[in-house]
Amino acid sequence: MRGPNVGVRSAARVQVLPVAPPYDLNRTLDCGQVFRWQFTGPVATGVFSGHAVRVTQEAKGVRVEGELSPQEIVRLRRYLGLDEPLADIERQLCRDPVLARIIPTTTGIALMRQDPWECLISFIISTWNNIPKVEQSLAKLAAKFSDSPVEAPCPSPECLAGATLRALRGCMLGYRAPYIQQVARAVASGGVDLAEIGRMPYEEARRALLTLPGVGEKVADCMLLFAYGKYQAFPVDVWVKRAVERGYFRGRARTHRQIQAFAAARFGAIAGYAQQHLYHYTRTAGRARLGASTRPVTDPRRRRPRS
DNA sequence: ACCCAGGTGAGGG
DNA sequence: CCCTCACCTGGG
Repeated sequence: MRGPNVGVRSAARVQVLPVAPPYDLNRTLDCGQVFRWQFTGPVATGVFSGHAVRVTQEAKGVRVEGELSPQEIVRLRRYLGLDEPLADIERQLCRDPVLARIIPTTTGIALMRQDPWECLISFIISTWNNIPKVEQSLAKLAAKFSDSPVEAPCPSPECLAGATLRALRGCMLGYRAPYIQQVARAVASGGVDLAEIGRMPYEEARRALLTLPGVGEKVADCMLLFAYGKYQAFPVDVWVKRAVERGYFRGRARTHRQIQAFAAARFGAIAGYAQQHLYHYTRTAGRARLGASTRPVTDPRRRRPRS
């Protein structure tokens, strides 16, 4: 195994991956689908395929710094959604009058193709939680249980399967600790095969995910959308629920079921993209407009370590 | 001190 | 189905 002292910084390979408009790296990494990329100005830092990586969007494309093989670059393209047909998708979505009004401020969001395991852990932790704390929990998990020289975004199932509840609770997981331990054991033992679930048709995959502890409809839909590329999935969290109620039902309350049924009928095979735009809009530009917020947006990525 | 935060699971109508 | 509640925990 390669040591950590290869000099990722000085010997970093740099290349620019061409990308078609309207792709927006910043929005893609910051719209809530992934938790482990840190922004310093326009530069996003993260880990991909066991390598420290920096990505920046430039005029010519996405600049990538990191020790990535050609094959890993291919996978990175897919991970970042660089080849998503966004112009076409957004054109379709803009037939909807509400999205037509929203998309000018959210254009360029691409659905990523995340590692199912990392995605699962991230969204189990996200339940009834806030984003800064989710990020802290994941960082602590990685620091505490990481089994490779370069800190992975998320420790392996085997690693977490061996963790004690007490140690897991030390990562600010609270009542989610048993869920994490149980899914880790299920996946590590082979009883649950996340890759196999990804190959199932949408409904079947959804049912399989819903059997996992700590996984309800919202988390299952996030897996389907962010890890498995099943774009008919429409995760309904409080923000999206509110956005749909305000945008399409004159602010009248709808049940979770009604929201899902509406999204399926209205957006069909690209409901997941509609969800991303609605979500991102309500959390940013739409805040003042929707008037539902009681506190200003704080940017969790600009946290400074306290002394 | 008290409230909130990107849900889930269990229990009842 | 729909509704209600408890639930770990750090930060406003």
